[in-house]
Amino acid sequence: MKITLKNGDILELADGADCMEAAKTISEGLARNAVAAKVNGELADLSAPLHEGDALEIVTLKDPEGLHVYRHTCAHILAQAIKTIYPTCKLAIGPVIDNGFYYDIDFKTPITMDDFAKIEAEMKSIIKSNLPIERFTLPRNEAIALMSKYHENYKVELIQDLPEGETISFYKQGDFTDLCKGPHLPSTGKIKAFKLVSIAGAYWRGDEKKKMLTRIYGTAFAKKEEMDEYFQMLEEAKKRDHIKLGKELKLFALLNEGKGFPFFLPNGMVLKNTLIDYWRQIHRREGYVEVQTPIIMTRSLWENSGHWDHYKDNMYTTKIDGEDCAVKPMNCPGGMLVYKLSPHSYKDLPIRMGELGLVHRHEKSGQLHGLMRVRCFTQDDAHIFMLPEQITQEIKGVVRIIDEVYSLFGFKYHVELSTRPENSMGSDEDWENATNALIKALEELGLPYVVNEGDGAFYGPKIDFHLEDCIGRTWQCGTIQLDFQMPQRFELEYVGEDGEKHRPIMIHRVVFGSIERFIGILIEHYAGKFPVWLSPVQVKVLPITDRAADYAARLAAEMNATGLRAEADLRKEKLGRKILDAENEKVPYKLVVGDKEVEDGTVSVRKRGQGDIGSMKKEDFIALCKDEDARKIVF
RNA sequence: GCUACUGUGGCUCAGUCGGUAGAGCAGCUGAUUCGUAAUCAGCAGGUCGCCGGUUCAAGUCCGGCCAGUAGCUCCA
Repeated sequence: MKITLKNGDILELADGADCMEAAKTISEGLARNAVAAKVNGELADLSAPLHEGDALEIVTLKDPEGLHVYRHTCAHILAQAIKTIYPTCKLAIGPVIDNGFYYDIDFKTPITMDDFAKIEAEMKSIIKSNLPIERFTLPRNEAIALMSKYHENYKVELIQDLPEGETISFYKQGDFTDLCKGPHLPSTGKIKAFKLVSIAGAYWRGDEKKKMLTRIYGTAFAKKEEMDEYFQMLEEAKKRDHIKLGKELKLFALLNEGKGFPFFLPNGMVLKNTLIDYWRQIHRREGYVEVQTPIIMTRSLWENSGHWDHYKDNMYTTKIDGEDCAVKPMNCPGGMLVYKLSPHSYKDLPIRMGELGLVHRHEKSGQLHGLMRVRCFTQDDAHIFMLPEQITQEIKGVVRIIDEVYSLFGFKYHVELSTRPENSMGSDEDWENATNALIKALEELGLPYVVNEGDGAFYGPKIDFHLEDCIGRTWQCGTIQLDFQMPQRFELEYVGEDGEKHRPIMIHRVVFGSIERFIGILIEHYAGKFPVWLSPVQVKVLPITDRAADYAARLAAEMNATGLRAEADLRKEKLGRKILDAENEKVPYKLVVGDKEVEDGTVSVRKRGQGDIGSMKKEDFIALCKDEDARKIVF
């Protein structure tokens, strides 16, 4: 029979040959490195049979799919080892994830990381035995019978949820059999480097009402060196952790006295206020106005907005003079009240009403995380009230602002479209219209996105912008939410061209999302080495001796007068010490001044990351620094 | 909230088999005026997260609580 290869070559094979034989025919080396195959674009085992005219591609560990298969087999080896050591445990699921794999297991008695050594030893022995891995299929009822025989009730449940009439595939290695779609490596001996990483609880089927299983995370690489590199990279990444750097750089504090309520320290406030200044600057340019609405408002307002019904679990409530009140978890109802203060003409729309609003949400304790997930945070919110025909244009405008801001920092982001959640309000028609409007804007902008089913706000669907932290976790920052509900509930109106009253449509949107979270991301992104315009201290003046102290102090004062942030280090320390300390504070510019500089009014400049860059007139340095500050230059 | 782990001066950490705490840095005092990544000496600083229990004796063992971290769930 004839097989077509990826490069277009035709391979002549004996009838009944499988992928492995094809690989061997191509080259012995390829056969050695092969981990799976792609037959007519579908991933398959090397033992999969070939047919006349099939398109074949041999997958090796160099291909992403190859590593995926490799890790999946490793997950099976983990499961086999665990079943050997703990025969009474029950297996749930064991998929491959970004940097490795995991297996969820229901243990009779819980295990800990101390047990990893013996599990890894057993895994090594399975690998050493080089057990062949064989695929077989069963009709559904026999598949259920097989898994019932092994008392694998989670597997039985999984099979029962598979579509009727489908044959079920299994993979067998030694005396261990697992339900699996595959494909897998041809034998266990192919695994060269693996490691169990951590242990965690995970709910069966991701449902917190269901039983919590033990999840064992592991990873595997083609070579030990690659694995070592990976763990080293992870260690490096952890040095950028914003909680660690936030403490070291005195940006913020997380105290027991305010669980989930961060304290911002002077350096952190510079960061926050500088971001806010920048935010105001671009929003003014984009035609936004700014308001501020109260933190605490009455129950009736929250009932009207729907929050009392749909969001109460996350709200802090209180009583004022006997009246029920709530601390705002969102800014929108306040914005509605501002809109309603005066009548509006269609000529006024769109109204882009910004608010840097401090919101409070009662998040469950276990989900708090540094600045990324807190119980009070500042949203750089805005509500856009508009005519129906302005929807697409306004959404696009917001997307452009978000892209401009994220690009300034060099952030990579991905976009998600979140659709109607379960606990939501409004008609199907409104939801459909709103979702379609968002899709339309995304498509017109050519912005790639993934759909996040059922993750919208209770009042509308949204476009979310996700940023990455130092270890690759993503956090939702920007969001654009289209809302047909609030304008109805608050009976918002404008007078149209026809003189009749109409209902405006509204967008809720944030760019940073939460300024706190955004700062967390910024800290990790820059590893604390902020660009000049964001640095809490931009310039540190370091006099060498007391004789230069006055000059240093005057220099710092002069720079501060121009709006720069400068400090003089007047301690009686040696220069080397002052440099080290300023370096540790990650100050972008250090000015060394001694007798020479005092004499000719110069400064000797040390630039972060570059060291001594020579001396210049103090006026020239100030001009250079002002320029970088104004132009938000990143180095 | 759930599962696992962690919790010792401001910070980073040591503390063996249970015998009532130790270092470095930071701080304070004094000396040093020294040109590009840690000057020297001295002083001071801790109810070992909190509460109970076991014990002649608990930082150490046990239980509960609190807080943090990883993950699950949830979300900006």
